[in-house]
Amino acid sequence: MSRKPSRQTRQAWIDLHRAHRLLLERAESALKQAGLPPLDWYDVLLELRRDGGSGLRQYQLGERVLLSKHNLSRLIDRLEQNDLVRREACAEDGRGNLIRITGAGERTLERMWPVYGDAIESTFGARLTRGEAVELSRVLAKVLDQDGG
Amino acid sequence: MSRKPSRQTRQAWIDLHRAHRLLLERAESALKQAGLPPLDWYDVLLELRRDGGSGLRQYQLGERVLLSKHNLSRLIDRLEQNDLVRREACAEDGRGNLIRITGAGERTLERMWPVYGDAIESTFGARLTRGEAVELSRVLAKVLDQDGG
DNA sequence: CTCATTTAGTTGCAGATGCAACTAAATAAA
DNA sequence: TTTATTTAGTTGCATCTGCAACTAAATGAG
Repeated sequence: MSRKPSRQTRQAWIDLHRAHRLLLERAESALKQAGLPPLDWYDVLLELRRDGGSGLRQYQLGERVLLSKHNLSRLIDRLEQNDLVRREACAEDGRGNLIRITGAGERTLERMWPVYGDAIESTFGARLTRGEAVELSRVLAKVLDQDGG
Repeated sequence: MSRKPSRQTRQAWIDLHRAHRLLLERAESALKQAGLPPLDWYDVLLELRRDGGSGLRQYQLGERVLLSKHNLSRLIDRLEQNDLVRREACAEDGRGNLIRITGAGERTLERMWPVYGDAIESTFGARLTRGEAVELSRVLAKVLDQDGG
């Protein structure tokens, strides 16, 4: 199947990837400038907190954060080294870990959000109308609905 | 300035980055499966061919491809090692070099496009209407219009 | 129960990235 | 002309990513 992409499709494709790169660069550099950890850390910590204190299995975390398991494994190493996260043995499954966020982890999250949120708003949110943001999500959802969705 | 991002903004932000990641993964894996080089190579080769045979300075290439100069320098190393590109001394500027695509480079480009184009169309283009693609570009342009242009 | 298969997670290695320091040529200032 | 500053590009180092190979526990078949 699958004919050749139209000119409009190609343009949108390029714009999508350029926007991603630009926005990410800005957000990362804002965090770095504030002496804060990179975005991946934020994503993981956020998912952990969102889950309450009950802890998440590593593979669950991986699904939510879209990180492959080897990378996640090492990211958690780094987080653990910085005391933002704790690995605990899992009762039901002897192979697995339960990852739990620490107090320091929650505080890090809280120090990161203002900087991250500002970056999102100034580079992205403030440039779109409410309706455009919604429309963007709607259109992207059509793309995201392919098994990774 | 810069208030906190709205819920809609946050959602669109997440969707944008997820879409980027999903699409890129698909395209890269399609290329890899076909035994072809990664996307970065395509981008560079494409810009070089687009320019005709006249050759591009490294910094010009960097601007178009959105790659930092050190990374570009090493990417060109790899391309040169595979004979897809040639570095030539630059007449007007003794520090610089002129990057020129080789015949093998052009052939690589031609072998990559069917695979890449198919990936774009099947994971992206086919899921949007023509109008949605245009709307996507229009909205993203508002984001891209910040000095990174 | 025993053995094969699947699943969770880790590790080694190669390739890629960001950062800072570097070389060398070009430009501007004295 | 001499010296200082900027610009083009490269390199070393630390970090990060992907892939494949690995360990170990869980599940399923005989």
